[in-house]
This record gives sequence, C-alpha cells and structure tokens, in this order.
Amino acid sequence: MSEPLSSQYDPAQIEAALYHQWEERGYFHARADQVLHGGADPYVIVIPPPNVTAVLHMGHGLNNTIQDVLIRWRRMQGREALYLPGTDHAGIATQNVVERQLAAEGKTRYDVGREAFVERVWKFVDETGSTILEQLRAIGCSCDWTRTRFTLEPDLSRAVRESFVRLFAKGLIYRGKYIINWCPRCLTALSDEEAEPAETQGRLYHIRYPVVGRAPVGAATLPDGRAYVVVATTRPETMLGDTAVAVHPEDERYSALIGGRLLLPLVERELPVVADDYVDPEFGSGAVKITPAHDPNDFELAKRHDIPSLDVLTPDAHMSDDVPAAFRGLDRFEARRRIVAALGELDLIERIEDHTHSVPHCYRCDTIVEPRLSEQWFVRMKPLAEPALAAARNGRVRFTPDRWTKVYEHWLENIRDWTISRQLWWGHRIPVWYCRADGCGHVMAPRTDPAACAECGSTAIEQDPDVLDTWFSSWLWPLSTLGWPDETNDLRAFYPTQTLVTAPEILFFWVARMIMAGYEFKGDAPFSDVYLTGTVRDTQGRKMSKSLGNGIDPLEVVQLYGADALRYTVIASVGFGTDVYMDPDNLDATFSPGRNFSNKIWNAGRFALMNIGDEPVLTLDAVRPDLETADRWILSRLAAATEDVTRQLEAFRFHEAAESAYHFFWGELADWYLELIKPRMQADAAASSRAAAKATLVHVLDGALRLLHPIMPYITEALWLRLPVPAGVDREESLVVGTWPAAGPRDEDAEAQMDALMELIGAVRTLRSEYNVPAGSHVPVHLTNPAPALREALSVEERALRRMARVNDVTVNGGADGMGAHAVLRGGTDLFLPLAGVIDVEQEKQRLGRERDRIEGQLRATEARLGSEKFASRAPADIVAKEREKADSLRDQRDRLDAKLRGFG
RNA sequence: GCGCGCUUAGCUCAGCUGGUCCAGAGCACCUCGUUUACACCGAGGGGGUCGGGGGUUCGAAUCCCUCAGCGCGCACCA
Repeated sequence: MSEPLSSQYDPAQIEAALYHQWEERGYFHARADQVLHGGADPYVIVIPPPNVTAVLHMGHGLNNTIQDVLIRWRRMQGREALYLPGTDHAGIATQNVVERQLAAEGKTRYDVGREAFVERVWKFVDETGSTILEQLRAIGCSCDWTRTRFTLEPDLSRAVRESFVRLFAKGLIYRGKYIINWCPRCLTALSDEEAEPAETQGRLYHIRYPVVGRAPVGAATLPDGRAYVVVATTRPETMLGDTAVAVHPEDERYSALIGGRLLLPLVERELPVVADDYVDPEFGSGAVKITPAHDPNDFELAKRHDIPSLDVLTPDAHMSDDVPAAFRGLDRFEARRRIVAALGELDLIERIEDHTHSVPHCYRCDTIVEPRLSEQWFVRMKPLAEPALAAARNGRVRFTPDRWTKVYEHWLENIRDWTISRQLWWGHRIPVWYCRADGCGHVMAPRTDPAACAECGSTAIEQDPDVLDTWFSSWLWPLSTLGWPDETNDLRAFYPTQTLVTAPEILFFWVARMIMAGYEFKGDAPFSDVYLTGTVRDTQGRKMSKSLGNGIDPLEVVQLYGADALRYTVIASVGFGTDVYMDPDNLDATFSPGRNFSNKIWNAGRFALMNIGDEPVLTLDAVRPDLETADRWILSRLAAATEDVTRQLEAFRFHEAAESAYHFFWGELADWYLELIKPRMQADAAASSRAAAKATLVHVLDGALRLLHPIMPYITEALWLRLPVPAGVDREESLVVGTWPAAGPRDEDAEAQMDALMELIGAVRTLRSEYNVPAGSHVPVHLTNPAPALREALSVEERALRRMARVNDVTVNGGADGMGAHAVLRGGTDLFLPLAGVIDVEQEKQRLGRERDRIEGQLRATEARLGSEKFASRAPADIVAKEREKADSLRDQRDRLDAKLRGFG
C-alpha cells in the first residue's frame, strides 16, 4: 500500500508471483468432501484435453479463457469449482512426431520394433508432454493441477479397458470386414469423422467398356465393330478392380444388357451387368462400374448381387500385384495417368469432363483417404445414440448457441457405426485375444490379460495388434478423470459436470460421444451445458494454423501486454458463438482493447489509492447519511452493472459481460465518478463529504474489481489487495476466493439527476467545441426553465458543472440576453452560453435551424402516428400515452428553438 | 442436393418476447487538448436507405415469403 505505483501497468511484475501464490494457497483445489458432506454446490468444467504434443495457440487461448472465466466466476459465487486439466495421447499425431524424429535418423518404426518405439514415444511425452499445461498457467487458468490427467495413464487406461469389455460383452463392439476410411500415409483406418471432405476439382472420365457377345440393336460401336457401354468414373485407377457394371433395372437403354457381360479394358476380364436401383439413370451414362473393394456403395451393391471383391491397392496406395504388369507398384495417381493414357490409345475414352466433388482427406495429415476393404473393430452406435438424442430433445443437455442442437441431433439421427481400431502402436492396445488353437477360434475381451483361452484352455492365444482410436478414451474423459470405473469420492461429488466449452469441430468426435458414454456407463449426461466457441481467424478470415504461419502465440501476447490484456481482448471479441478475428501482423492493434483497459484500471486504481491515502476508510453504512448524489449515483450504477454482468455470464454472453463491466469501469466510474469526487478528496473539503466519497470509492472499486476478476484476474487482484479495508470489516484474503457481488438497490432519483447533469455538461462541452472556445478558458452558463432533476442536481453538484465543463458562473432563469450559443436539453431546459464576440451569428442560426428541423421531423412523424385513426384505436393505451408525451416534449423543444431563432432576428 | 445459420457504420459485432431503435459499442477516422490517475489519456465530431424485393401489422432492423451473397453441418450421383 505504501510503495508508489508506476503510471504504466507492468503485468510482468505481478502475474507470475500472483499465480504462484494462488496455486500454493490451494485456491484452485476443489474438495470433494465439501460437496459430499459440506453442502457445497459443485461447478465443474473438464478441459477439452489438448494433444500431449500440442503447443498453445489462440484456439486454446480462446477456449481456456472462457472456461476460466466461468470457473472463476462460479468459484466467487461460492460454488465448489473444479477446473479439471489434462492431456490426451493423440495417437496418430504423437506417433507421427516420433516417426518424424526416427526418419531424421534414417529409420522407421519397424526398424526399432514396437516395444522400443512405444518406449521412445513415452520418453518424448515425459519430456515435452506438460508444455501446454504450463502454458495454460501463463494465461491464468485456475485449474486444479492436483487432478491433472492423461488419457494413457494407468487409471484412465483401466477405464478404457472397462468400457471396451462392457460394450464387447453387450455385443456393441464387433469386428467385421467393411469399406473403411484408410489413410495411406498414416497406414491406419480412420473413423468417418476423421475423413474430412474437401471440395476438389476433379475429372469425370467416360470410358467405353466393350460388350461381350451379341450387341443390342442400335448400340454404339467401336471402329472394330464391337458394341460398347460407357461408364463414368472420377477414379479410373480403380477400374482395375471392377468386378461388375450396374444399371438401373428400368433403364431401357440397357435392359437388353442385364445379365450379359462387358469386357473390362486393359485387364480383359469379363464383368457381369447387373440391375440395381441404386444406380441413378440420370447421372453420367447411367451405367456404373462396380469396384466393391474401393467404394462403399459398390461394396453394398456387390453384397446384394453376390459379386466378388478385388482389392487392387496396397496399404500405401500403390497398385497391387492383382493388376496387369504395366501398372503394378505404381502410385495411385500415377496409375490413373497411365491408365487414362492407355485407354486413350485404345480409343476407349469417350470424353473427359471437369467435375467438382468432395474428396475425403485425413484430418491429421491431409492425405487423400482411400476407401478400403478391411477388417476392423466397430462400435454399434444406434443404441448408444438414443439416450444422447433424448438428452438434447428434453433439455438435459443444452447447446449454446442453440443452433448446434440441430446439428447434433441430425448427426445422431443418422449415426453410423464407429471404426475404433487403428493400425498404430501408440495408444490403448485393443483388449481382445484370439485363440489360435485348432478348431477353437474363440475371441475374448477380458478385464485382465488372459494366459489361456477361456474356451479351450489353450495358451496359443494372441492379442489383437491394433490400438484404439484416441477418441475411444476421450469419450470417457468426464468419467475417467474423476475415477470411473471406481465409485470414487470425486466421481460422486463432481459427476455429472456442468459446462463443457469446446470448438464445434469436435462436436461429433468428442462431445456427442461423451454424452453417449455418460449415459452408457453412468446413466447420466456428463454435463448440462455445451458452449461452442467460434474459430480464431486472421484478418482475411483464414483459420489460424501453423502451416499458414498466420497464428498468434498467446505467450508472446502475455509477454507484451499481460495475460489480462489477452483475456479481456479475447473475451470482448467473442460475439455470441461467432468467430474471432485477430491480426497476427499487428498485435498492438489487436490487443489494444485489453492493454488499454488494463492500463485504465491500473491508473484508476492508482488514483484512488493515492487519494484515499492512509486515512482510515469507513464502511458505506457508516457514511450513509452523508452520501451525496454522485455517491448514490455510482452505487446505483454499480448495482446495474452487477446485475447485468451476472445475467450476461449466466447466458454465456461473454462479450456483453465484458462490455458491461468495461463501460461501468471506464465510462462511469473513471470518466465521471472519479472526476466528480476530485474536489471532495482534497484536504480543504468537508470531512464528512470526504469520508463519504472515500467510503463510496472503496466500495465501488471493490465491486468493480470483483466484477472484472474472472476476466482479468491479475490486475484486479493486485489492486484489490492494496485497497484499504474499512474499519470493522473482515475481508477475504484474495479475490480468487472472494465473493461475487450481489446487486444492490437502484437509486432512480440519483440516476435521473446525474443523467441531467451529464447531459448539461455534454451540451456545454459540445457548444464550446463548436465555437472553439479555448480549452483553458471558463465561460458563464445561463439556464432557463431547468427540468426538476437538473435543478436538484445543480443544487448539489454545481461545482461538478464548473469543473467538468469549465464554467465560471451559473445563472438560472435570468440574464440570458445577447449573443451566444443555444441548446435545448431534454425536459425542456434552455441552455445559453453568452459568447459575444466568439459567436458567428450565421453559424449559430444554421446550427439551431438544423437542430430545429431534426426535432420538427420527429415531431411530424409522431403527430402523424397520433393522428392516425387506426393507431389510436388499435395500439395499446400506454404506447399511445407515451407517444403523446413524446409529441409534447418535441413540440416544446421545437417551440423553444423557434423562439431562439426569432431572437436572432 | 438436403438441413441450419448469417448479411446492421471503413472493420468486428450488440440490438433479448415487434413500439424513445429516424439504430448502439469497440476499433479505425477527423478536430482540439501538456486541467497534478492514465497520451495505453481527455473533450468534441463525422459516418449506417439495418443485403434486394414483397407481405403481415396502427407500427418491423426485429415476424412471414422470396431472391442474391457468404458460412456451417450432412449426404455424396459413380
């Protein structure tokens, strides 16, 4: 309290020390026993676990700031607030990183072997895995670090095992051979969600397949006389795996061919022509080549017609040995070129047209995904989806913004089974063992690793080599982090959680599946609110990404402007679920709102502390009789702000909450109240007035800092700790665990008076500015017919007018003669500034004339409305009365302006 | 193609159940300013036919229809 504060806020000086202190004192630690036995109401947010390899980016900055705002706010409201941190093992991503390291050494994972490879990944994770969690500390996240979890740690792995075993036993996990999404670079299966469609400019190749045997009458023919049928494809290389051609059963063009055969060019294999209503006769030629091993629709059709599959691609998407020698071993795209060329030479290309279609890409490495026939493990989703769907429909889980509800429902309504096996080494090994004993073939998924076959006792058992999708552990996150499958105190106290904050991109990947898992394994949704954030973009609207180099490093921002500036800027930029735009090339401009506001808070606080001095401060109650209009006004405004900020936070309207607190602090407290009380702080002011001002100031500053604390924890705490404590008040030891303010009563009188006074001051300032009255000079003011509120305000706050508008004399109802500037205030008050010599008569006449016309326009519109028969008869009485009042007031203002104008002659 | 959403000042967004909204904020812009908290500041100012058209209503930025543009989700017809 005694050491002087610098005139510029320096966040670096205070942030790290404060965070350390908060953490050390255990403020972030949530106590299960308080909930179970102490009657505390829990408020829990589980962090969307970042990849263990991740480095903090603005997306995290946005998400985690929002989470922390909610947590800090609820903690102040007295909730047992748990912000549960952790990371996930990110199977593909992490494995990719280590594989790249190996590649730099000229090795592959197969060279080092599975065990050594996994060991190496662990080593990497142990060294770098906590980076992002450290970074979350830097932006002020009040996580309960004693509960930090990792999806691949033993407890959470046990949860994964348990969930698998249960679903397996219920028949909800099965193995089968289907077309799945395959990444030829990652060499693993992907779920549908992991294959992201992207609009791609492709081509549609129309290829002639010659007819075998007798051609239908009138069929097109090749130069050699053979008839042919045209099929269209975007992927000519797959034709080598064609095993049929399909047409629509009612397509007359081809009815004669059904049951006949075509000759597959280049391969010279005969293909049956089958009829199936899957075929759309309108598209392309109406004849479809069928490649069951490389297209899901073809696969289904082939099953219906008992057509064999032929896989012509290797796992890394090269042509397999099952194709003609000329194409063997070629990369899929090279094969496409050569096949098209070869067909061209045979005159079998009818035409090639441009064709835009969406092509699935691997969400981890962006490689074009291959639909591939392979044996994988799946989760049967339909039964799991039902309660998750009901949860959205009955409001158990609410989505904010609400429009995501439909997206969620639609996905669940059309849910497809989930491919959960991954051909990776880093992850939870699938807990399935196959008995290899002759004639047994038992498949088992036990809770503990078996030594022998449960069916035949043979020890010739083998565990499935694959691992599970990372999301198969993430979907348990709210459960597993709290101890499930054990009925721990944490689980009992903190499940279900309250709010989940995440990006819409993982609504299906993660959010929907967590809800399914919550119901399946614990019988309840894992949270009640899902807040979906927007995306952080650059000024051109591009998503920030490492590869584009348009990212912003939150740590750099923290270093430059402080965590509070980062947090405030982010929160204030976050429209309701809208994207956030930031300029990576101009951090100064981007973060100026937060930086400037921090500095404003700092200086307002500094001013208050300097003026309060060492004199003891009284409680508000002790000075109640001495409160002046300005005091009552700011207290009323604090009440309004408190109510508003609270309401906005409840509705997840972060931008509005921030704006509301900002406007109160800057626009009301700093701009007006601090100015109003300056004279009262001086030594020559009346002691009672000074005491009232100081008590009010301390109270209001205390409230304002509390309202801002969830958004800007550091600066608010730093100032608050220095704020003097009124005698007899027992204060909390930190804002972190301080109480959230309750809105006090509003004071309509004080607000009306101050509104009138502020309007008057504003009007005088405007006139001064219009007439270029030198800033330093003081002017007299004449008021005629002041409105009651203004009259009252002036009786107590005239000196405010003098100070803030540079006025040296105030005359009421009299002396308003001569040349000067005029204005009419609300409530009909006439304002006159005698500016003889300064004033330009013509200019003033024009100015007043414009004002008069504006008022006249409004008046006419209002009178027209009132004059309308229909309005009078159909509009509600109170609206009509309001309009009448408005017309009266406008008429009065116009008349006064007319009178003034007449005065100019 | 189906579904959802958006289109308000130069930019990013508010505007909740139609009536002081002939529309607000922040940033940007212009003018003035060294009044002892802050120039990361203060004072003042300019700027919008609320995407186009139509309708409902006494009254629409706000409700309905339609068109256009953009975005998202889903499905992909090879």
